Amino acid sequence: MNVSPESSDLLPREQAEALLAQHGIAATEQRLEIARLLFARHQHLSAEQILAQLSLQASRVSKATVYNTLNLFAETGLVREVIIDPAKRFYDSNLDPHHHLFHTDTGRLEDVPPARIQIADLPGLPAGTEVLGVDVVIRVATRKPQ
Amino acid sequence: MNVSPESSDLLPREQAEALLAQHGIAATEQRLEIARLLFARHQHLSAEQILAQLSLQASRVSKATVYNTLNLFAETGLVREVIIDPAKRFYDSNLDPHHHLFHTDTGRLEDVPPARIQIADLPGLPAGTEVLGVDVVIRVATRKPQ
DNA sequence: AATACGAACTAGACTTTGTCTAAACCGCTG
DNA sequence: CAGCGGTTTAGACAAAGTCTAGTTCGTATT
Repeated sequence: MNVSPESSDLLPREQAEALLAQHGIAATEQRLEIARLLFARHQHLSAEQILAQLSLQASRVSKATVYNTLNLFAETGLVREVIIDPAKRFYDSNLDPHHHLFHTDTGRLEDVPPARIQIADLPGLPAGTEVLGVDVVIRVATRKPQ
Repeated sequence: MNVSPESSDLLPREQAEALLAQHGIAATEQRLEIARLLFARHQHLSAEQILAQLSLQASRVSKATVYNTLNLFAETGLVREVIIDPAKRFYDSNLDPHHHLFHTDTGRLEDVPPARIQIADLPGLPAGTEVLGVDVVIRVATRKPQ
């Protein structure tokens, strides 16, 4: 009944290569595998989740490489690092501007279209600083049954 | 030249007691010390910083109690937990609505008056969920010296 | 072909933050 | 003064992420 959910829906290899190239990242087998997994669709994955997914596939990529690669991707802007869950970092493959809705009780993270939220104008920033990003997080909980 | 910066400027004990009472928290020696320190002014402290400050003073409060107390304060809304630095949680003694400016290179965290930022209207939330909070974080870095 | 070199990968030790557990303590009430 | 709930404590533990030293890999050079 169940088709293995991963084997079928990885991002095609050539597209992953293109993504890395666009961001000036040298393509390696491990980086491509991580990119193919992460960019298969819009999603938020933690390092541990990626590590787990990879070992479900044949691919074994070391823990250190997963962390190194995610840091590299984040630095070059290929993925967006999302700091929401105090226990772990998420990596967001959706590069379009958007915000986040976080379910504190399930740990689930959803995208929110940016249209609904207006950042009027940012305060005059301290001179010599540049904005890396503006993150809006809406934290919700399931209302207590009564 | 330097007066010990902590001993002098703790929140008066009676005010700390009032704060706890307002939030339905039983007053204990340890909780009062943490509250007096945290609410001495508007600031953002991590658990480790609080632990360090306390041991500078005579007071020794155990690590477990500091964590327990901060979690208790956060649950009852006495302090605001700020998730910004992926490595540690900050506790914000400023209860007025406001946002945050985070200097990624120094780890420094600043308040931003809320007036400048408009949250237009939140998207229709999933039924049965309640909003715990909306956090806006502006991440900045010192511009590279060229 | 053989060598050299830099970049990337790996296993595993390590660090840090935060949680958990079991015992001790403290103030009350019966 | 015994019992009881709530609080504190030390220290063990767990989980995420970093670091180090050694290996591997691809490419360029001779």
